[in-house]
Amino acid sequence: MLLSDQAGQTAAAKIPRPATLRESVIEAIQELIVSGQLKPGQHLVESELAELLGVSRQPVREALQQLSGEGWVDLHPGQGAFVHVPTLEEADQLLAVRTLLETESARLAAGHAGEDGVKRLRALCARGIAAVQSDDVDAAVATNSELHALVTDLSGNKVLAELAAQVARRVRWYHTPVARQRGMASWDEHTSLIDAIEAGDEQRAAKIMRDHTEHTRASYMEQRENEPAEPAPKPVRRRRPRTPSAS
Amino acid sequence: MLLSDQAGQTAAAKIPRPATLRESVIEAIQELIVSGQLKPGQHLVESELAELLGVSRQPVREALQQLSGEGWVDLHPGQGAFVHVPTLEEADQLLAVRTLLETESARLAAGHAGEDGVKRLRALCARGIAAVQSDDVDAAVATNSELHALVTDLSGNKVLAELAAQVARRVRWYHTPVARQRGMASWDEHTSLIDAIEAGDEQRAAKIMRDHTEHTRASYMEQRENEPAEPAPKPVRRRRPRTPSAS
DNA sequence: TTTTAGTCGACTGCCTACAGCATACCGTCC
DNA sequence: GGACGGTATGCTGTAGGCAGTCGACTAAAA
Repeated sequence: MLLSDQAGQTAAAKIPRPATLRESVIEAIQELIVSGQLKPGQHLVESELAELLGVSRQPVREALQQLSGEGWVDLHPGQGAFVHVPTLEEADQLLAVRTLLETESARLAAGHAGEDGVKRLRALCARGIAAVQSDDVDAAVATNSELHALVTDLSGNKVLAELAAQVARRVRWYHTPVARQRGMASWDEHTSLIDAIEAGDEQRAAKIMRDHTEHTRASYMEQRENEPAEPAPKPVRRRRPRTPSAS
Repeated sequence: MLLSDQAGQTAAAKIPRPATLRESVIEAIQELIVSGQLKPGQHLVESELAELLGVSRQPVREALQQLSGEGWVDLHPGQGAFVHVPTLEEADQLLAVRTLLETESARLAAGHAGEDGVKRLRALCARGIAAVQSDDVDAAVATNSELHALVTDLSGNKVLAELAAQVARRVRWYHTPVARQRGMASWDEHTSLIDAIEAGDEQRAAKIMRDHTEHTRASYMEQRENEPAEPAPKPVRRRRPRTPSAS
C-alpha cells in the first residue's frame, strides 16, 4: 500500500506548513476587520500594515487584492485600499444570496449525504449547543459556520460549496451580534435540518434551511433597524496630520 | 447642475484610463487562456509571462493571484501557477450553479425591471440575433454574456449580480463551442424570457431561464461526451531542458 | 468671503535584487 | 538492476527602492 493512499480522510494529510506570508497576512487582516480594530471606511496604508505585521509591503499588497476580490476591502486604483462599508441594503442582499445557495445545498445534501456525513453533522451540532449553553458566543458562531460549511460540502457540488463558503465568510462579519440574540432557537433548527437530511427528504431539508437562514436575516435586519446609520464616513484618503515641526 | 450629475447613464462616465498594468495583464492572460495559447495544466512561469508581456514580475504575480481567485489558474504554493484544468464534473457543477443564480435573477428581474430595462434587453437580443444570422460566433457569445449580465443587474440584487458575473466569466471559457451548436434556438428562448420579464411574471421568467440554462448545460455535456478525456496532464512544474552546454 | 491656482507631502504602482526551496539530474552503493 | 543521496538549476517568495500621482493645504485674486 502506498503511503499516499493510506490517508483516505482528506484532512489527515498536509502538515500545517507555515504557508506563505500572504495567506497569513490575509487571515490577520480579516481578523483585524472582524474584530473591529480596522473600522469600515478606514484607509489601509500598505506600509503601516506591513510594519504592524512585521512583513514587507509586497505580501500586504497581495493580501489586500485578494481581500478585495472577496468583498472585504475596496480597492480604489491610485488611492489605495479601504475597509468595505457594509450598508444595510447590501447586507440584506448578501443574506438573500446566502439563503439561495444554502437552500440548494441542503436540498442536494439530503440526496447525497451518507451515514458518515450525518454523524459529523450531529457532532458539530452537539458542539454548537454546548457552546451556547456555556455562553461562548464566539465558539457558537464558529461552530455555526462549520456546520453550514459541512452541509455545503455534503451537497457534492464543489463549486457551490466554494461559492457558499465565500459568501459565508462575509456574512460572518455581521453575524456575531445576531448570534447572541438568536441563541438556542437556531440550534433547534439545525437539529431538524439534520433529521431531514438523514431522512433524505430534499423538500423538507430545503424548506428548513430556507426558513433558518431567513430567520437569521430577519434577526439581523431587526437588530440593525435600531442603531441609526453612521454619518456616512466617505472613503477619503487619510492623511497623517502635518507634523507641527516647530511651534 | 453639477457635471457629475449630467451623466445619468452609467457607462457614459469614466474616460478609458490606461488602467493599472495589473488589469491589463489580467485581460491579456485571460485572452491567452481562452484562445488556447496557454493550455490547461500548463505551468505559468512568472518571468516568462513578464517578458512576453513586456512588464516586470510584480504585475504578473498579482494578476495570477486574482485569476486564481476567479478559477482560471491554480496556485500551488512554492510551485507556481498552472492553467486550470476544467474537468467534466466541474463544468457540470459550475453550470448547475449558474442555473441556480440566473434563475433567481430572472425571477427578481421580472419583479423589478422597468420599461427602460426591458428596452435594453430587447436591444441586446436584436444584436445577438443579428450576430447569429451573420455567423459571427464570437459576437454572439459576447452578446449572450451581456444579456445575461443585464438580467442579473435588473434583479436589483448587486451581490447576486456580482456573483453571477463571476460564475459567468468562468462559464464563458467553455461556452464558445456550444454556441455554434445551439445557434438560433438559444435566442428564441431569450425572447420569451424578455416577454415574461416585461409581463412581470416571476414564475414564468424563472422557469424559462432554468430551462434555458439547462439546455445550454445539456448541450455542453453532450458535446464533451464525444471527445475522450485527455490523458490527464498532471500539473508538474515544467523545466527547461538543461542547456547542453558543450557536447 | 468664496473661488482658484500653486505647492508640498505622502502613498501607490512598479521594478530590481536576493534568499530559500523544490525539483530534476547523476553518480554511487547495495 | 534498483534505490538512495548529493549536486545543480531555476523558480518562487520576499524585501527594498524609485518614480509617478493623487489629495490636502496655503496663499492669492475676485
